[in-house]
Amino acid sequence: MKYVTIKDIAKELNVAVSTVSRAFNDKYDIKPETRERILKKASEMGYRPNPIARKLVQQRSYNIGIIIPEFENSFFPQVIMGAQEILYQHNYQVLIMQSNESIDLEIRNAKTLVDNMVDGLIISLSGVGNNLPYYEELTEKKMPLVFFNRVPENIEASKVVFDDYKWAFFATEHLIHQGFKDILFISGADDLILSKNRRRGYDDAHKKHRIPTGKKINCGFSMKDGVQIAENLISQNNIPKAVLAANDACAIGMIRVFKDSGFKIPEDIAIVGFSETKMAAHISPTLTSVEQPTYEMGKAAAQLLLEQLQNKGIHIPQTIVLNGRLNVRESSVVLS
Amino acid sequence: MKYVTIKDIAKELNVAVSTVSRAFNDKYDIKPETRERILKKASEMGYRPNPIARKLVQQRSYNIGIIIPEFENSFFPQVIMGAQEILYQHNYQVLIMQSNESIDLEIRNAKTLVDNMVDGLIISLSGVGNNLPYYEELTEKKMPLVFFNRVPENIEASKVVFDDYKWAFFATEHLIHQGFKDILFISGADDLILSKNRRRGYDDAHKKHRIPTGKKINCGFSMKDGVQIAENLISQNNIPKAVLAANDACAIGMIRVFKDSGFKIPEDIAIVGFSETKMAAHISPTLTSVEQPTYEMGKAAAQLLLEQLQNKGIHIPQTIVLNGRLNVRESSVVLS
DNA sequence: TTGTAAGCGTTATCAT
DNA sequence: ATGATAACGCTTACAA
Repeated sequence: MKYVTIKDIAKELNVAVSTVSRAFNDKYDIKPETRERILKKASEMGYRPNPIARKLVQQRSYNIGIIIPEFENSFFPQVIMGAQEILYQHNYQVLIMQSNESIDLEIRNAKTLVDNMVDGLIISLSGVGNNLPYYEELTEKKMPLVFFNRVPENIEASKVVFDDYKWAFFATEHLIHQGFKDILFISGADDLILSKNRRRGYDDAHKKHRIPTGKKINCGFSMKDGVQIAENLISQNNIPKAVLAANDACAIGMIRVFKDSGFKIPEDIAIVGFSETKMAAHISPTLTSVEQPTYEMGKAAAQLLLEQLQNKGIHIPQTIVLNGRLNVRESSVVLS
Repeated sequence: MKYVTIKDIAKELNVAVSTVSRAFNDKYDIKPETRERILKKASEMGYRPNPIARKLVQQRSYNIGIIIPEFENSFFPQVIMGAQEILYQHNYQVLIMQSNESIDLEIRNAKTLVDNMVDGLIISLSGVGNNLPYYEELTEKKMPLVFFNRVPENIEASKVVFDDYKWAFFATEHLIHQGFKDILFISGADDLILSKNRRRGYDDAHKKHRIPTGKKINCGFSMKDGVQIAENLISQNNIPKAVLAANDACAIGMIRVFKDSGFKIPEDIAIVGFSETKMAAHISPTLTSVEQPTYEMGKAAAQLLLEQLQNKGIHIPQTIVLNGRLNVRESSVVLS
């Protein structure tokens, strides 16, 4: 690929490169007339400013990096779309990287983006481990940073989260109201705040209704995880009356296994999902699920990042907690 | 952010910057001893090579850009994962951009990536329009380029596609075998080869069985599209006996509307989806769908790109056609 | 208003 | 085996 440069234009027009540069950056003095002449010639020659060169000299990129753990569920793509909408409006380009639920790959991704001088980073953790010290380092170096959904506990940074406590509480209470007692709790890795909050919600709902809590399992957020848990439960012949699943994918995986093994849902086992996917309303039985405002989450994260980008230096970390909704459907309601 | 540079190390160690550079690029002569010394110091100082500077001088980035039309369906994320797997092995970083089904945004994305000196591009079209001349230009400039899934018709470039003709044919024939006559055909925009091929398959299956073809509709690939089409059909009181939908999302959207309006599936209307999603087996009724090898598609695209990257200059465009499978489920089979 | 020139962090070509 | 130095394409003082 041959690129047309600022020099080519300068030569062609017998002006200095700095003049050409000025033509493209209105902040400098330049005679409107020459400016027009340059812009015209430039577009004739098919010139495009080289962002690489600009990054090098300006030490910034107008790029924002977004790192997500997985692509399997529609959750993260939706968040990305929300963030993109805001960032595009402010002339930032968005670079997306996915960590495949690996902490190591996540660090690699983050470093790649930092090396490429992104102006800021929006991150959802693949897990908690030796990635955190690196993020500490970034915040110390004043790299604008926003975590969302799967956020770290002890890092002073802006965060956008869902009110997991509240909705795990409500979802659990809903199951209790339906008369279910032995409720299995499933969530992601135990070191994610998200999991801790849900667990508290689950516990507190039991406490409120003076019911002993059921079994608790930590797993991933994929359908595979749901399948495996259900298979284990069946092979151990240890079937709970209801399940609060880590997310819809997990719930759907479980439903399939249970149905295949002849269990009736919700009669034999009731199931509630989390982070509602579009499929919740379409599977059989339709799935009760906690709906999260994914798009809004992306927008909020982008907003928080923009704030940091604007007031360089002074920045008070904020945490935005988003609200949700419990969509009650067939999988958790026994008609009597 | 303050970055440690090669200069800092050079100063610290009283060597030339070129020596430090050499230490990081084994291809040059350097005494193993000094090399060790430099590497050690560098890691102590937390040095990381600046890829921006390297891009500028080498005019390449070791980055590959992937552009996809949408994030809503799991199809593209899966393709990306396949491509990433291959590209990571060859030390390429993958930059993902999504065009939100907009041709303009797609061009913008492509230009951004080109400006950032990606070494190659993997693209699925959001549509056919004034993006094509730009891609022509890129191929003329020898930019390594691979199209997949939604590919342009008249551009000399490597492509990875699904055998849409064959599987649309089989899917249609399957419906015919089940005794359905009035089969509605739905696919994406008519200028996509993909749509043309499916349409030919659909037509030829009818021809083979000497049955007149049904109505044909072009739309998008989202659930919304399915919903709208179904609503239109109902309001026009023009209900086909069977549907070959654009994809699973579309099919699922239709199913919901039809079910809500009291139609029985497949008794009143049979439905077949395309590009199977994980949900096909979980919705009610379970959805018959043409399964495409998404992951393989990503891998194949990455392979084709790597070939171009390796034999710079000479490059014969290839088209890889991938095979699929028809997963027959409840939505298209009337038990008699 | 415009030109000159230094510099961003590398690599790569010359010397030495 | 190492050092000096000119690029890469741009921005931005500073000078004119």
